[in-house]
Amino acid sequence: METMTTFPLQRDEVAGYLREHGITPTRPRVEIGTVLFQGHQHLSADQVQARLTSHVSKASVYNTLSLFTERGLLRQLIVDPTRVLYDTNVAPHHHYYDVERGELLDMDSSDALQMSPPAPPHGMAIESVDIIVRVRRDSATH
Amino acid sequence: METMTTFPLQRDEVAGYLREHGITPTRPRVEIGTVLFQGHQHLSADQVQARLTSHVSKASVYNTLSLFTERGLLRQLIVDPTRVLYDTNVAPHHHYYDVERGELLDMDSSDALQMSPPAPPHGMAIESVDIIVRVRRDSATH
DNA sequence: CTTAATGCAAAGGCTTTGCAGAGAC
DNA sequence: GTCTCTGCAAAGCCTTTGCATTAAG
Repeated sequence: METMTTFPLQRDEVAGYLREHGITPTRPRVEIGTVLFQGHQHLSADQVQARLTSHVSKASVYNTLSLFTERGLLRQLIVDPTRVLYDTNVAPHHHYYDVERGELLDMDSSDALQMSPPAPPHGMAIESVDIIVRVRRDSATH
Repeated sequence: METMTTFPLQRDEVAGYLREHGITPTRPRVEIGTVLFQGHQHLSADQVQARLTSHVSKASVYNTLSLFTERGLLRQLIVDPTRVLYDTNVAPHHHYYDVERGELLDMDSSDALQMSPPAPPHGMAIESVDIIVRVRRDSATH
């Protein structure tokens, strides 16, 4: 049951959006939601904290990002060994990862691999399919 | 230029294998190679260290795994936010990841997605394509 | 008022670093 | 003998935890 939400969300729309997902809209959560739901982005906890306009503790940033993920407002991306990135686009899609800059780009579904979902192993159910195409600047720029 | 190597490698074959890849076969490296090249496996630094028959410091385990990766003997798998796994199978293939047990399974190429390699973004070259199908025990076992 | 959330600092887990001592050739 | 590698412990990151304080309804 996905709510059709149109980004960007204005600050005063965030509280309602959180409530729709069973999340009490406290000050820190609205603050973080306002940063996140400006559009589709890939942010680490640190990056989120850096963009806040009022202070929220690191612990609350982490708690909030976990909560949003649990409630389906975010998707975790495990792509960089040094930190977790959060994707505000929870619709199925895949990524390019610039290994030099550590940046993610969404892949157009037209570019996406033609996939017949693979058979999961016996007794297992597929939870998600993550495709990451690691890229780097062309050798010309070496 | 890939060397066709048949696993498992016996302990006395490891030194030569390392030399072929420009790696000085020191005692810790042969030790680690002997653990790794018994077959296709997915191991963390800790797991490697635990299987050694003689002591190698943690720092050397990490250094060695990085070196082997750099020289193409291993492939790093970024799949679990809490640790890096190393795959002794460097041929192109993909994975199932059991999110509950934290274990990886190789995907048969027959199960693999039909993929027309996606177009990389302008000025970028594809380095690798990583596909991870996250799975969990069937809901029956809830 | 009662329950839930926040903040701070401390603790944790994995990985890297610095540097003296040991090993490879 | 020279250059490289190893080991140990300390330092670094990112993330989680514990617990007293504050906010939500």
